[in-house]
Amino acid sequence: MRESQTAEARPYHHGDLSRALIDAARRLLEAEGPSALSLRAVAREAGVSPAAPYHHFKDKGELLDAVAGEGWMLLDEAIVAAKAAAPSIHAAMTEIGVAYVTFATRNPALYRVMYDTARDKEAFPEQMQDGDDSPYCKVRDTLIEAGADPTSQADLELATIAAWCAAHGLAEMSGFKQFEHLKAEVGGETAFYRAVFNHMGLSHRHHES
Amino acid sequence: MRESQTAEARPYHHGDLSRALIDAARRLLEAEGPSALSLRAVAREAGVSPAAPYHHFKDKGELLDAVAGEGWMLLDEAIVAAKAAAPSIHAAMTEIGVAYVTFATRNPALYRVMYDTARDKEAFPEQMQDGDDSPYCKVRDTLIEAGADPTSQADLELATIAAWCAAHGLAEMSGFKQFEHLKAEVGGETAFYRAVFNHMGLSHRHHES
DNA sequence: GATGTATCTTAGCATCGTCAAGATATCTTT
DNA sequence: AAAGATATCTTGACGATGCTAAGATACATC
Repeated sequence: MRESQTAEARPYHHGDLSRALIDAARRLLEAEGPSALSLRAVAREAGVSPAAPYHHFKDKGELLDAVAGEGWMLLDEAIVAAKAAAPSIHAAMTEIGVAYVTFATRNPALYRVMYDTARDKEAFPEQMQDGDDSPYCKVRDTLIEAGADPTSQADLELATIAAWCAAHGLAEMSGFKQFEHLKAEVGGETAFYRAVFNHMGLSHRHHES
Repeated sequence: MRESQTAEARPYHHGDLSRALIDAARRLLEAEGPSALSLRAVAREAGVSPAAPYHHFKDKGELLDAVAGEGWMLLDEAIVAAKAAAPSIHAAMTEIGVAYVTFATRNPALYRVMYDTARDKEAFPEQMQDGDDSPYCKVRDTLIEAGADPTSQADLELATIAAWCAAHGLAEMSGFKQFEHLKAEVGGETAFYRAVFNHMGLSHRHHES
């Protein structure tokens, strides 16, 4: 019962099938889109029988959870990189937001899987909120550094949530055809993101008590 | 096979099956959730054979489009009502946003279908943007009435999009378990929405030139 | 009434998620 | 090292799904 602790480089038959399945899923996702992501197709892509995945994942949902988990990790890296590259602490929030939306735009299928699982559970994945270096905390801390009042706990959380909602909302709509002319008008994709964020007060915050 | 119909529109065989199918779909959606919404289940619910829907809808997607379409109409009504009930023009935007999120929260399955079809097409449904009384234009006009500069066309569109992204983002995350304690803290569901919107500058807008 | 067309049913296909049973390789115990 | 236990993978099957083709049935028009 207690065997799955040291999953180092230890091939059983296939040699870490879970890893291979997740990779196969992401390959399929990128190549064929979310609708092509069936358990059988993933098994096919990984070169195993349709029932093989069930020895590593309880069901299809659990495989998707794993794929989504890797997606959240990638998003986290993008956020960290964006914050590090920001020219000033005041620009950090906007840069993070742009990085978020850019990630979603460049990995639309993956982002969809990520949020679909979140919607199914009606909750953020634990890794988004748990721990002090979770993406949620990173955004919250950035808000503090940018001047948010750290004494008002509730206010701070609300601001963090607001930023997240803004980024997610734009992430899901940024690909809409109707916005194409606007993107050209404001000078490209990321300029468009910045402009929208600017209208949401994500960049600079002005509170009325 | 006798149909007890309150014959209003001329019945062919069933008497407006498309209508009955859409109703059956919405009934299923509310009762069993989006995952239970199979074409066969809808046909079953409507009391017809699994192939019958294909004489009224090209495929499953087209049925969902119709269901989504009714959803957007309902959302539109909610927006109109919210604006009419707003105590002041300055409060209108917030009220619209609250109504939007409330609708999504109260009809989670329907809202999901609505946005899933939008994501598939990578575009808003036409009825959202077409026409001067489309929801999009209503929001834009409300922004103008609330003091937005109507001469800067691009800016106005960006602000409208920003508002939409904010509402959608919150709509999809408002049900997340992690927010429950915050909702209680700020005094309930709608108070939570308002608080988040306040942090997004949806309510009052402050531009730096 | 005959003909044509729209509507619905039956039957079938390929695919899907999942499970049960068997086969095979690896690990553990002696 | 032999043997038993366990983990891994395959085969085969079940019910359900989206969809199509062929036939049946009701309606509309002439």
